[in-house]
Amino acid sequence: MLADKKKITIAIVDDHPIVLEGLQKVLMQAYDYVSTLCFSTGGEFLNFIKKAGTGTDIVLIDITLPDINGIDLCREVKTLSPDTCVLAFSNHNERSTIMRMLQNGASGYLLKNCTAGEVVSCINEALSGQIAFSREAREIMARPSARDWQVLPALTKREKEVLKLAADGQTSAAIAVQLHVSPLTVETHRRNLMQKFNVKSITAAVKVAMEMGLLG
Amino acid sequence: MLADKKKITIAIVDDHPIVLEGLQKVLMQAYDYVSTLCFSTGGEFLNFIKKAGTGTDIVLIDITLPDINGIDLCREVKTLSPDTCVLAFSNHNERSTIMRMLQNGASGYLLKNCTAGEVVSCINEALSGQIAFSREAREIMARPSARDWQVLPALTKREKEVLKLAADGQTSAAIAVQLHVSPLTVETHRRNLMQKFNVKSITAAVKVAMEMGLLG
DNA sequence: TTAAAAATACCGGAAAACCAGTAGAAAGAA
DNA sequence: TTCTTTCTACTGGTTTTCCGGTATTTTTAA
Repeated sequence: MLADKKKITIAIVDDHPIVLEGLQKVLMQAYDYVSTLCFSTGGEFLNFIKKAGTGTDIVLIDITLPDINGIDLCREVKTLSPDTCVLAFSNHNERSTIMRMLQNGASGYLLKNCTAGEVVSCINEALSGQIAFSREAREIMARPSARDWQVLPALTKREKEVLKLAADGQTSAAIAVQLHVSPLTVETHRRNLMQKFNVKSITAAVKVAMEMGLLG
Repeated sequence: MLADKKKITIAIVDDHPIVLEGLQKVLMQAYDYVSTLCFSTGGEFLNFIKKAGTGTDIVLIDITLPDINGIDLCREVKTLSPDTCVLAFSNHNERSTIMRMLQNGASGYLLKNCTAGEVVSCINEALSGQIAFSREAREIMARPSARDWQVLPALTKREKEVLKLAADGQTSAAIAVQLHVSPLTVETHRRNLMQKFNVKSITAAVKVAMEMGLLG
Protein backbone atom coordinates (compact mmCIF):
# COMPACT_ATOMS: atom_id res chain seq x y z
CA MET A 1 0.00 0.00 0.00
CA LEU A 2 1.47 3.31 -1.06
CA ALA A 3 1.61 5.91 1.63
CA ASP A 4 -0.02 9.18 0.79
CA LYS A 5 2.22 12.20 1.12
CA LYS A 6 -0.25 14.90 1.88
CA LYS A 7 -1.98 14.92 5.23
CA ILE A 8 -5.49 13.53 5.38
CA THR A 9 -8.05 13.73 8.13
CA ILE A 10 -10.16 10.68 8.84
CA ALA A 11 -12.99 10.55 11.33
CA ILE A 12 -14.45 7.34 12.72
CA VAL A 13 -17.88 7.07 14.27
CA ASP A 14 -18.31 3.75 16.05
CA ASP A 15 -19.44 2.87 19.53
CA HIS A 16 -16.95 0.03 19.85
CA PRO A 17 -13.68 1.29 21.35
CA ILE A 18 -11.84 -1.79 20.14
CA VAL A 19 -12.89 -1.14 16.56
CA LEU A 20 -11.70 2.46 16.97
CA GLU A 21 -8.35 1.16 18.18
CA GLY A 22 -8.10 -1.29 15.32
CA LEU A 23 -8.89 1.25 12.65
CA GLN A 24 -6.49 3.76 14.16
CA LYS A 25 -3.71 1.21 14.11
CA VAL A 26 -4.40 0.30 10.51
CA LEU A 27 -4.56 3.91 9.37
CA MET A 28 -1.37 4.88 11.21
CA GLN A 29 0.44 2.05 9.51
CA ALA A 30 -0.92 2.89 6.07
CA TYR A 31 -0.49 6.65 5.95
CA ASP A 32 2.45 8.83 6.90
CA TYR A 33 0.37 11.91 7.43
CA VAL A 34 -3.00 11.15 8.85
CA SER A 35 -4.99 12.43 11.76
CA THR A 36 -7.74 10.22 13.04
CA LEU A 37 -10.65 11.56 15.04
CA CYS A 38 -12.75 9.11 16.97
CA PHE A 39 -16.38 9.55 17.96
CA SER A 40 -18.60 7.04 19.66
CA THR A 41 -21.96 8.62 18.82
CA GLY A 42 -23.44 10.33 15.80
CA GLY A 43 -24.28 13.40 17.84
CA GLU A 44 -20.67 13.92 18.85
CA PHE A 45 -19.53 13.91 15.26
CA LEU A 46 -22.30 16.24 14.09
CA ASN A 47 -21.36 18.70 16.85
CA PHE A 48 -17.77 18.46 15.74
CA ILE A 49 -18.41 19.33 12.11
CA LYS A 50 -20.79 22.10 13.11
CA LYS A 51 -18.01 23.70 15.16
CA ALA A 52 -14.83 22.67 13.41
CA GLY A 53 -16.20 22.95 9.89
CA THR A 54 -15.63 20.75 6.92
CA GLY A 55 -12.00 19.75 7.24
CA THR A 56 -12.71 16.04 7.40
CA ASP A 57 -11.73 14.15 4.26
CA ILE A 58 -13.21 10.80 5.13
CA VAL A 59 -15.60 9.59 7.78
CA LEU A 60 -16.18 5.92 8.53
CA ILE A 61 -19.65 5.45 9.96
CA ASP A 62 -21.10 2.41 11.68
CA ILE A 63 -24.75 1.76 10.83
CA THR A 64 -25.66 0.78 14.37
CA LEU A 65 -25.02 3.67 16.71
CA PRO A 66 -26.47 4.46 20.12
CA ASP A 67 -28.17 7.73 19.19
CA ILE A 68 -28.88 7.76 15.45
CA ASN A 69 -28.69 5.23 12.67
CA GLY A 70 -25.82 5.48 10.24
CA ILE A 71 -28.08 6.02 7.26
CA ASP A 72 -29.62 9.16 8.68
CA LEU A 73 -26.26 10.30 10.02
CA CYS A 74 -24.81 10.00 6.54
CA ARG A 75 -27.45 12.27 5.10
CA GLU A 76 -26.89 14.88 7.79
CA VAL A 77 -23.15 14.79 7.32
CA LYS A 78 -23.48 15.27 3.57
CA THR A 79 -25.79 18.23 4.19
CA LEU A 80 -23.40 19.90 6.62
CA SER A 81 -20.22 19.01 4.80
CA PRO A 82 -20.75 17.86 1.22
CA ASP A 83 -17.03 17.42 0.53
CA THR A 84 -16.57 14.84 3.26
CA CYS A 85 -16.58 11.31 1.89
CA VAL A 86 -18.78 9.01 3.92
CA LEU A 87 -17.91 5.33 4.04
CA ALA A 88 -20.17 2.91 5.86
CA PHE A 89 -18.37 0.42 8.08
CA SER A 90 -20.95 -2.02 9.29
CA ASN A 91 -22.02 -5.57 9.89
CA HIS A 92 -25.23 -5.15 7.92
CA ASN A 93 -25.00 -7.18 4.76
CA GLU A 94 -28.40 -6.50 3.25
CA ARG A 95 -28.38 -5.07 -0.21
CA SER A 96 -31.18 -2.73 0.81
CA THR A 97 -29.04 -1.17 3.53
CA ILE A 98 -26.17 -0.60 1.13
CA MET A 99 -28.56 0.97 -1.38
CA ARG A 100 -29.99 3.25 1.26
CA MET A 101 -26.55 4.39 2.26
CA LEU A 102 -25.59 5.20 -1.33
CA GLN A 103 -28.88 6.99 -1.88
CA ASN A 104 -27.99 9.22 1.04
CA GLY A 105 -24.68 10.21 -0.44
CA ALA A 106 -22.23 7.63 0.87
CA SER A 107 -19.05 7.04 -1.14
CA GLY A 108 -18.89 3.37 -0.35
CA TYR A 109 -19.61 0.48 1.94
CA LEU A 110 -17.29 -1.75 3.95
CA LEU A 111 -18.40 -4.90 5.72
CA LYS A 112 -16.82 -5.17 9.13
CA ASN A 113 -15.29 -8.50 8.25
CA CYS A 114 -13.10 -6.91 5.59
CA THR A 115 -9.32 -6.89 5.86
CA ALA A 116 -7.14 -3.97 6.89
CA GLY A 117 -5.96 -3.75 3.30
CA GLU A 118 -9.49 -3.38 2.04
CA VAL A 119 -10.14 -0.55 4.45
CA VAL A 120 -7.14 1.36 3.18
CA SER A 121 -7.80 0.74 -0.49
CA CYS A 122 -11.43 1.74 -0.11
CA ILE A 123 -10.38 4.97 1.55
CA ASN A 124 -7.99 5.65 -1.30
CA GLU A 125 -10.68 4.94 -3.88
CA ALA A 126 -13.11 7.21 -2.10
CA LEU A 127 -10.50 9.98 -1.91
CA SER A 128 -10.02 9.76 -5.64
CA GLY A 129 -13.73 10.23 -6.16
CA GLN A 130 -14.77 6.66 -6.76
CA ILE A 131 -17.42 4.56 -5.10
CA ALA A 132 -15.67 1.95 -2.97
CA PHE A 133 -16.84 -1.44 -1.74
CA SER A 134 -15.18 -4.10 0.36
CA ARG A 135 -15.00 -7.51 -1.31
CA GLU A 136 -18.13 -8.93 0.25
CA ALA A 137 -20.10 -5.72 -0.18
CA ARG A 138 -19.22 -5.76 -3.86
CA GLU A 139 -20.44 -9.34 -4.11
CA ILE A 140 -23.72 -8.44 -2.49
CA MET A 141 -24.21 -5.64 -4.97
CA ALA A 142 -23.24 -7.89 -7.87
CA ARG A 143 -25.55 -10.78 -7.04
CA PRO A 144 -28.95 -9.26 -6.60
CA SER A 145 -31.18 -11.93 -5.13
CA ALA A 146 -34.89 -11.44 -5.63
CA ARG A 147 -35.53 -10.43 -2.04
CA ASP A 148 -32.62 -8.08 -1.87
CA TRP A 149 -33.73 -6.04 -4.83
CA GLN A 150 -36.52 -4.38 -3.05
CA VAL A 151 -35.44 -1.34 -1.16
CA LEU A 152 -35.97 -0.99 2.50
CA PRO A 153 -39.69 -0.24 2.69
CA ALA A 154 -40.41 3.18 4.15
CA LEU A 155 -42.78 2.55 7.01
CA THR A 156 -45.01 5.23 8.42
CA LYS A 157 -44.98 6.06 12.10
CA ARG A 158 -48.19 4.18 12.71
CA GLU A 159 -47.04 1.14 10.78
CA LYS A 160 -43.90 0.95 12.86
CA GLU A 161 -45.94 1.07 16.04
CA VAL A 162 -48.27 -1.65 14.86
CA LEU A 163 -45.41 -3.81 13.68
CA LYS A 164 -43.58 -3.48 16.96
CA LEU A 165 -46.63 -4.43 19.01
CA ALA A 166 -47.51 -7.28 16.68
CA ALA A 167 -43.95 -8.54 17.02
CA ASP A 168 -44.54 -8.76 20.74
CA GLY A 169 -47.37 -11.17 20.11
CA GLN A 170 -50.24 -8.76 20.62
CA THR A 171 -53.51 -9.24 18.78
CA SER A 172 -55.05 -6.55 16.62
CA ALA A 173 -57.62 -5.91 19.33
CA ALA A 174 -54.96 -5.40 21.98
CA ILE A 175 -52.95 -3.15 19.69
CA ALA A 176 -56.08 -1.13 18.92
CA VAL A 177 -56.63 -0.46 22.62
CA GLN A 178 -53.08 0.75 23.08
CA LEU A 179 -53.13 3.03 20.07
CA HIS A 180 -56.70 4.24 20.78
CA VAL A 181 -58.00 3.26 17.38
CA SER A 182 -60.41 0.72 15.96
CA PRO A 183 -59.22 -2.89 15.58
CA LEU A 184 -60.20 -2.55 11.96
CA THR A 185 -57.69 0.22 11.53
CA VAL A 186 -55.00 -1.97 12.99
CA GLU A 187 -55.91 -4.69 10.52
CA THR A 188 -55.54 -2.24 7.68
CA HIS A 189 -52.06 -1.32 8.90
CA ARG A 190 -51.24 -4.99 9.13
CA ARG A 191 -52.24 -5.54 5.55
CA ASN A 192 -50.26 -2.55 4.36
CA LEU A 193 -47.23 -3.83 6.25
CA MET A 194 -47.47 -7.24 4.61
CA GLN A 195 -47.79 -5.56 1.24
CA LYS A 196 -44.79 -3.32 1.81
CA PHE A 197 -42.64 -6.22 2.91
CA ASN A 198 -44.10 -8.35 0.15
CA VAL A 199 -44.83 -11.25 2.48
CA LYS A 200 -47.82 -13.40 3.30
CA SER A 201 -48.01 -12.93 7.07
CA ILE A 202 -47.08 -10.53 9.80
CA THR A 203 -44.76 -13.22 11.13
CA ALA A 204 -42.71 -13.04 7.94
CA ALA A 205 -42.81 -9.25 8.03
CA VAL A 206 -41.34 -9.30 11.52
CA LYS A 207 -38.54 -11.56 10.38
CA VAL A 208 -37.64 -9.30 7.47
CA ALA A 209 -37.90 -6.21 9.66
CA MET A 210 -35.58 -7.80 12.19
CA GLU A 211 -33.10 -8.67 9.47
CA MET A 212 -33.13 -5.09 8.30
CA GLY A 213 -32.72 -3.79 11.80
CA LEU A 214 -36.06 -1.99 11.79
CA LEU A 215 -37.12 -3.69 14.99
CA GLY A 216 -35.66 -4.55 18.40
CA MET B 1 -3.24 -0.86 34.46
CA LEU B 2 -0.41 -2.85 35.99
CA ALA B 3 1.60 -4.85 33.55
CA ASP B 4 1.92 -8.51 34.27
CA LYS B 5 5.45 -9.78 34.51
CA LYS B 6 5.05 -13.36 33.45
CA LYS B 7 4.31 -14.14 29.87
CA ILE B 8 0.73 -14.91 28.95
CA THR B 9 -0.75 -16.33 25.79
CA ILE B 10 -4.00 -14.91 24.53
CA ALA B 11 -5.93 -16.21 21.56
CA ILE B 12 -8.63 -14.26 19.76
CA VAL B 13 -11.29 -15.82 17.59
CA ASP B 14 -13.14 -13.20 15.59
CA ASP B 15 -13.92 -12.90 11.91
CA HIS B 16 -13.39 -9.14 11.88
CA PRO B 17 -9.75 -8.32 11.09
CA ILE B 18 -10.16 -4.81 12.45
CA VAL B 19 -11.31 -6.13 15.81
CA LEU B 20 -8.30 -8.44 15.82
CA GLU B 21 -6.05 -5.46 15.19
CA GLY B 22 -7.71 -3.44 17.89
CA LEU B 23 -7.45 -6.15 20.51
CA GLN B 24 -3.84 -6.84 19.60
CA LYS B 25 -2.98 -3.19 20.01
CA VAL B 26 -4.71 -3.00 23.37
CA LEU B 27 -3.05 -6.17 24.64
CA MET B 28 0.41 -5.14 23.50
CA GLN B 29 0.05 -1.87 25.35
CA ALA B 30 -1.23 -3.50 28.52
CA TYR B 31 1.15 -6.41 28.92
CA ASP B 32 4.90 -6.57 28.66
CA TYR B 33 5.00 -10.27 27.93
CA VAL B 34 2.09 -11.39 25.85
CA SER B 35 1.70 -13.38 22.71
CA THR B 36 -1.52 -12.97 20.82
CA LEU B 37 -2.78 -15.57 18.41
CA CYS B 38 -5.50 -14.58 15.98
CA PHE B 39 -8.05 -16.87 14.38
CA SER B 40 -10.93 -15.91 12.17
CA THR B 41 -12.95 -19.11 12.47
CA GLY B 42 -13.76 -21.52 15.28
CA GLY B 43 -12.40 -24.42 13.28
CA GLU B 44 -8.99 -22.83 12.97
CA PHE B 45 -8.72 -22.40 16.70
CA LEU B 46 -9.92 -25.93 17.47
CA ASN B 47 -7.32 -27.30 15.06
CA PHE B 48 -4.71 -25.21 16.80
CA ILE B 49 -5.42 -26.48 20.30
CA LYS B 50 -5.68 -30.04 19.04
CA LYS B 51 -2.16 -29.73 17.63
CA ALA B 52 -0.44 -27.25 19.87
CA GLY B 53 -2.03 -28.40 23.08
CA THR B 54 -3.30 -26.43 25.99
CA GLY B 55 -0.83 -23.59 26.29
CA THR B 56 -3.41 -20.87 25.79
CA ASP B 57 -4.22 -18.93 28.95
CA ILE B 58 -7.12 -16.88 27.63
CA VAL B 59 -9.25 -17.03 24.53
CA LEU B 60 -11.58 -14.26 23.48
CA ILE B 61 -14.42 -15.68 21.42
CA ASP B 62 -16.95 -13.85 19.31
CA ILE B 63 -20.44 -15.35 19.43
CA THR B 64 -21.08 -14.83 15.74
CA LEU B 65 -18.55 -16.76 13.72
CA PRO B 66 -18.68 -18.03 10.14
CA ASP B 67 -18.46 -21.73 10.92
CA ILE B 68 -19.67 -22.35 14.47
CA ASN B 69 -21.42 -20.29 17.10
CA GLY B 70 -19.38 -19.07 20.03
CA ILE B 71 -21.48 -20.93 22.58
CA ASP B 72 -20.76 -24.32 21.07
CA LEU B 73 -17.16 -23.36 20.43
CA CYS B 74 -16.77 -22.49 24.11
CA ARG B 75 -17.95 -25.93 25.17
CA GLU B 76 -15.57 -27.65 22.76
CA VAL B 77 -12.66 -25.54 23.90
CA LYS B 78 -13.34 -26.33 27.55
CA THR B 79 -13.49 -30.03 26.69
CA LEU B 80 -10.18 -30.00 24.82
CA SER B 81 -8.41 -27.61 27.14
CA PRO B 82 -10.11 -27.12 30.50
CA ASP B 83 -7.42 -24.77 31.81
CA THR B 84 -7.98 -22.20 29.08
CA CYS B 85 -10.17 -19.32 30.23
CA VAL B 86 -12.84 -18.51 27.71
CA LEU B 87 -14.12 -14.95 27.54
CA ALA B 88 -16.97 -14.07 25.21
CA PHE B 89 -16.47 -10.89 23.21
CA SER B 90 -19.69 -10.19 21.44
CA ASN B 91 -22.40 -7.77 20.44
CA HIS B 92 -25.14 -9.99 21.83
CA ASN B 93 -26.63 -8.34 24.86
CA GLU B 94 -29.31 -10.85 25.77
CA ARG B 95 -29.13 -12.22 29.24
CA SER B 96 -29.94 -15.66 27.86
CA THR B 97 -26.86 -15.65 25.67
CA ILE B 98 -24.62 -14.68 28.58
CA MET B 99 -26.17 -17.43 30.70
CA ARG B 100 -25.63 -19.99 27.98
CA MET B 101 -22.00 -18.99 27.68
CA LEU B 102 -21.44 -19.35 31.41
CA GLN B 103 -23.24 -22.67 31.46
CA ASN B 104 -20.78 -23.89 28.87
CA GLY B 105 -17.80 -22.96 30.97
CA ALA B 106 -16.97 -19.40 29.99
CA SER B 107 -15.08 -17.29 32.53
CA GLY B 108 -16.81 -14.08 31.56
CA TYR B 109 -18.56 -11.95 29.04
CA LEU B 110 -17.52 -8.71 27.36
CA LEU B 111 -19.83 -6.60 25.25
CA LYS B 112 -18.08 -5.31 22.17
CA ASN B 113 -18.81 -1.75 23.13
CA CYS B 114 -16.64 -2.02 26.23
CA THR B 115 -13.50 0.06 26.63
CA ALA B 116 -9.94 -1.14 26.18
CA GLY B 117 -9.49 -0.89 29.94
CA GLU B 118 -12.41 -3.19 30.55
CA VAL B 119 -10.95 -5.77 28.21
CA VAL B 120 -7.69 -5.78 30.12
CA SER B 121 -9.23 -5.83 33.58
CA CYS B 122 -11.58 -8.64 32.60
CA ILE B 123 -8.64 -10.66 31.33
CA ASN B 124 -6.84 -10.08 34.62
CA GLU B 125 -9.89 -11.10 36.61
CA ALA B 126 -10.31 -14.23 34.55
CA LEU B 127 -6.63 -15.10 34.98
CA SER B 128 -7.04 -14.84 38.73
CA GLY B 129 -9.88 -17.29 38.59
CA GLN B 130 -12.81 -14.93 38.78
CA ILE B 131 -15.83 -14.54 36.54
CA ALA B 132 -15.44 -11.30 34.64
CA PHE B 133 -18.01 -9.04 33.04
CA SER B 134 -17.73 -5.79 31.14
CA ARG B 135 -19.75 -2.93 32.62
CA GLU B 136 -22.79 -3.38 30.44
CA ALA B 137 -22.73 -7.15 30.68
CA ARG B 138 -22.70 -6.83 34.45
CA GLU B 139 -25.70 -4.52 34.27
CA ILE B 140 -27.59 -6.99 32.14
CA MET B 141 -26.88 -9.71 34.66
CA ALA B 142 -27.83 -7.45 37.57
CA ARG B 143 -31.17 -6.28 36.22
CA PRO B 144 -33.00 -9.42 35.24
CA SER B 145 -36.07 -8.42 33.30
CA ALA B 146 -38.80 -11.03 33.25
CA ARG B 147 -38.16 -12.02 29.68
CA ASP B 148 -34.43 -12.21 30.04
CA TRP B 149 -34.54 -14.67 32.87
CA GLN B 150 -35.41 -17.60 30.75
CA VAL B 151 -32.48 -19.33 29.22
CA LEU B 152 -32.09 -19.72 25.53
CA PRO B 153 -34.59 -22.44 24.79
CA ALA B 154 -33.08 -25.57 23.34
CA LEU B 155 -35.03 -26.24 20.17
CA THR B 156 -35.23 -29.63 18.57
CA LYS B 157 -34.34 -30.16 14.94
CA ARG B 158 -37.95 -30.32 13.90
CA GLU B 159 -38.89 -27.26 15.88
CA LYS B 160 -36.16 -25.27 14.19
CA GLU B 161 -37.43 -26.35 10.79
CA VAL B 162 -41.00 -25.42 11.61
CA LEU B 163 -39.95 -22.08 13.05
CA LYS B 164 -37.87 -21.23 10.03
CA LEU B 165 -40.68 -22.03 7.61
CA ALA B 166 -43.25 -20.22 9.72
CA ALA B 167 -40.92 -17.21 9.78
CA ASP B 168 -41.12 -17.21 6.00
CA GLY B 169 -44.85 -16.77 6.22
CA GLN B 170 -45.88 -20.32 5.48
CA THR B 171 -49.05 -21.78 6.92
CA SER B 172 -49.10 -24.96 8.95
CA ALA B 173 -50.59 -26.78 6.00
CA ALA B 174 -47.81 -25.65 3.67
CA ILE B 175 -45.16 -26.53 6.22
CA ALA B 176 -46.71 -29.95 6.66
CA VAL B 177 -46.39 -30.65 2.95
CA GLN B 178 -42.74 -29.70 2.93
CA LEU B 179 -41.86 -31.75 5.97
CA HIS B 180 -44.05 -34.68 4.86
CA VAL B 181 -46.04 -34.74 8.09
CA SER B 182 -49.58 -34.01 9.14
CA PRO B 183 -50.63 -30.37 9.58
CA LEU B 184 -51.66 -31.36 13.08
CA THR B 185 -48.09 -32.31 13.84
CA VAL B 186 -46.93 -28.92 12.68
CA GLU B 187 -49.46 -27.29 14.96
CA THR B 188 -48.09 -29.26 17.87
CA HIS B 189 -44.58 -28.07 17.09
CA ARG B 190 -45.90 -24.53 16.86
CA ARG B 191 -47.44 -24.76 20.28
CA ASN B 192 -44.30 -26.21 21.78
CA LEU B 193 -42.30 -23.40 20.22
CA MET B 194 -44.55 -20.74 21.72
CA GLN B 195 -44.29 -22.47 25.07
CA LYS B 196 -40.51 -22.66 24.94
CA PHE B 197 -40.22 -19.01 24.03
CA ASN B 198 -42.95 -18.14 26.49
CA VAL B 199 -44.84 -16.00 23.99
CA LYS B 200 -48.39 -15.77 22.77
CA SER B 201 -47.87 -16.13 19.03
CA ILE B 202 -45.45 -17.52 16.51
CA THR B 203 -44.82 -13.96 15.39
CA ALA B 204 -43.40 -13.11 18.79
CA ALA B 205 -41.42 -16.35 18.82
CA VAL B 206 -39.81 -15.37 15.52
CA LYS B 207 -38.86 -11.99 16.91
CA VAL B 208 -37.23 -13.51 19.98
CA ALA B 209 -35.50 -16.15 17.89
CA MET B 210 -34.13 -13.46 15.60
CA GLU B 211 -32.87 -11.49 18.58
CA MET B 212 -31.11 -14.55 19.86
CA GLY B 213 -29.63 -15.29 16.49
CA LEU B 214 -31.42 -18.61 16.15
CA LEU B 215 -32.85 -17.62 12.78
CA GLY B 216 -31.79 -15.82 9.61
C1' DT C 1 -32.21 -52.55 28.18
C1' DT C 2 -34.73 -49.18 29.94
C1' DA C 3 -36.06 -44.62 30.63
C1' DA C 4 -36.45 -40.12 28.70
C1' DA C 5 -36.98 -37.08 24.85
C1' DA C 6 -38.70 -36.16 20.35
C1' DA C 7 -41.72 -36.69 16.66
C1' DT C 8 -45.92 -37.99 15.21
C1' DA C 9 -51.06 -37.48 15.26
C1' DC C 10 -55.81 -36.65 16.71
C1' DC C 11 -60.45 -33.89 18.45
C1' DG C 12 -63.42 -29.88 18.92
C1' DG C 13 -64.06 -25.31 19.44
C1' DA C 14 -62.90 -20.32 20.06
C1' DA C 15 -60.25 -16.59 18.58
C1' DA C 16 -57.68 -14.25 15.50
C1' DA C 17 -55.71 -13.31 11.12
C1' DC C 18 -56.14 -12.62 6.42
C1' DC C 19 -58.56 -11.19 1.96
C1' DA C 20 -60.84 -7.81 -1.20
C1' DG C 21 -62.68 -3.77 -1.69
C1' DT C 22 -64.15 0.96 -0.34
C1' DA C 23 -63.86 5.54 1.53
C1' DG C 24 -63.89 9.82 4.53
C1' DA C 25 -60.84 12.78 7.47
C1' DA C 26 -56.51 14.68 8.69
C1' DA C 27 -51.92 16.05 8.01
C1' DG C 28 -47.99 17.54 5.09
C1' DA C 29 -45.82 18.95 1.01
C1' DA C 30 -45.76 21.57 -3.40
C1' DT D 1 -54.53 26.09 -2.00
C1' DT D 2 -54.32 21.88 -4.07
C1' DC D 3 -52.44 17.43 -4.26
C1' DT D 4 -50.71 13.43 -1.93
C1' DT D 5 -49.94 10.62 1.81
C1' DT D 6 -51.32 8.82 6.02
C1' DC D 7 -54.57 7.52 9.24
C1' DT D 8 -58.79 6.18 10.00
C1' DA D 9 -62.88 2.89 9.54
C1' DC D 10 -66.15 -0.18 7.50
C1' DT D 11 -68.63 -4.81 5.34
C1' DG D 12 -68.57 -9.58 4.92
C1' DG D 13 -66.51 -13.63 4.33
C1' DT D 14 -62.62 -17.35 4.40
C1' DT D 15 -58.70 -19.30 6.31
C1' DT D 16 -55.61 -20.06 9.88
C1' DT D 17 -54.03 -19.96 14.27
C1' DC D 18 -54.38 -20.91 18.95
C1' DC D 19 -56.10 -23.57 23.09
C1' DG D 20 -57.04 -27.66 25.93
C1' DG D 21 -56.38 -31.93 25.99
C1' DT D 22 -54.56 -36.91 24.82
C1' DA D 23 -51.70 -40.62 22.95
C1' DT D 24 -48.75 -43.77 20.03
C1' DT D 25 -44.35 -44.51 17.85
C1' DT D 26 -39.57 -43.60 17.13
C1' DT D 27 -35.13 -42.08 18.50
C1' DT D 28 -31.56 -41.20 21.67
C1' DA D 29 -29.02 -41.32 25.85
C1' DA D 30 -27.82 -43.63 30.20
